[in-house]
Amino acid sequence: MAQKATLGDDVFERLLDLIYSCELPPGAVVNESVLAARFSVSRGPVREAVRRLQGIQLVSREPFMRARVITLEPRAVRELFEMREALEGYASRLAAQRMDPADVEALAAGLDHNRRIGLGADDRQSPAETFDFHERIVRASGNARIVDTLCGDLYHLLRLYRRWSGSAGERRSIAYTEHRQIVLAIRNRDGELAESLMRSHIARAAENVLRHLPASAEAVGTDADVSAA
Amino acid sequence: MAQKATLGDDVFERLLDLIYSCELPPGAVVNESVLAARFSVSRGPVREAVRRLQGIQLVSREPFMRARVITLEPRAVRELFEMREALEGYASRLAAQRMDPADVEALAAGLDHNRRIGLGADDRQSPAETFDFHERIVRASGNARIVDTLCGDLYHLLRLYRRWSGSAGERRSIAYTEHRQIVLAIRNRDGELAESLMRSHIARAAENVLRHLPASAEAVGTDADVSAA
DNA sequence: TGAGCTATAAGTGTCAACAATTCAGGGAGC
DNA sequence: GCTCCCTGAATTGTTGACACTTATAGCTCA
Repeated sequence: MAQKATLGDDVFERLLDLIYSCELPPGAVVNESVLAARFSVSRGPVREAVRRLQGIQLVSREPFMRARVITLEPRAVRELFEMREALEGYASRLAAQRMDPADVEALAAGLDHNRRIGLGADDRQSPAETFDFHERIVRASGNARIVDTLCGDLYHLLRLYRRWSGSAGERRSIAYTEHRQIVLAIRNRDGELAESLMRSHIARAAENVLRHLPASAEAVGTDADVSAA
Repeated sequence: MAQKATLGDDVFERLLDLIYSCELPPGAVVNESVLAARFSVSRGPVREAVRRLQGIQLVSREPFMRARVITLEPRAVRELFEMREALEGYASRLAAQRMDPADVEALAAGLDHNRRIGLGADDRQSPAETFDFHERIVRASGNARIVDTLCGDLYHLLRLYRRWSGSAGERRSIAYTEHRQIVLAIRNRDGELAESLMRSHIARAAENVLRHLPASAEAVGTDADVSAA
């Protein structure tokens, strides 16, 4: 099915999954040869995939040293969410200026729909809708560069942090209210307000993730090694 | 001298130079084999360098197609500067909150120094000081992720656009005034104002670059080819 | 016993050949 | 005369082997 892309892209996805599933826990050594053997592939594609992960800053890198999956340091979390505040806030402002009226209504409708569906169900419902909401607004900014940065690189990291910190399904009803306010601001074409609301929204989400960080961030994955596979 | 890094890094720098100097003009085909021969190196390092350039979106990329240096489309310029507005604006706000008082004074002093030096000289003086000013503020934000994005990837592109559009040395005295206002806002710890001023400053710079774009952006480099070397 | 040095092993960087895919040109068919 | 397909050449993707760098473990020496 997804056999259309190149091997490097494939390995990239699989590596991402390995990291998501904590099979490659934070701090784990990323060994090109071992991974190549595991995926039944040469070191070339693996190397390429690892370099891409290094580009996202999902694994650390210095020339001849071995690469490691990043750890869950509060500082890195803070920096990631600050960057999201800057970029997504600005994207919201742009969206308020540029978003198609029909798309605004579709966004609002989708939001209500998700609320009705998710209300009675368990509270840990898929964070997919959250990503969907944010992604829609980001895409509405009409800036491909910002879209690529947020929806490509940064969201990988974001999902990772939420998963690692176990703070996924929380704050759902609060988030709904905040999302709704943002939509209203966009509908009113109030870019200033939309940006401000989005920033607050993300800042609160950051606090939530930070509160759920494992006590000793380092201990999670230090000395873990992929060769256990 | 700079023979410490890996070959891939080296080729990356040299490729960047080639693009800066328009030896690889916008739209030019980036041929791995040709470049490898030119640099007396295997295709591996070249491949790696090209992938990095693709990560910066400095050359386009689709799986099996040949890569090309990006062209000078107004849309891409607009998107780049919007992203800078978002990121550098936010960085200015953070800098106002976090910058060391001594560093603020040093920044102000450096600004005045550059002005005194550059005033009598030619107006096309090095844009290095501009980059230096912006880079200092960005670094003062204390957010390594934002610093890497702005000072690493985006500034390559920015330099490129300024060079291609020939809008380098303009706006110097105006820029000085704007820079000075930003420093004052930071000194007063007024993050809100610093962000606003930085955004306006960048927006004006964007207009300046856009105004200097060659009439038909496409015509500059279409069908140009590196194999002429 | 512990600090520092040395050899060995592990891992990354680089290379040249091979396979898979796309692009360009010409010829057949309508 | 135009379109479509087919074939050959150019280019990218992939592979396994080799070279160089770093880290680990053992050894010597205080």
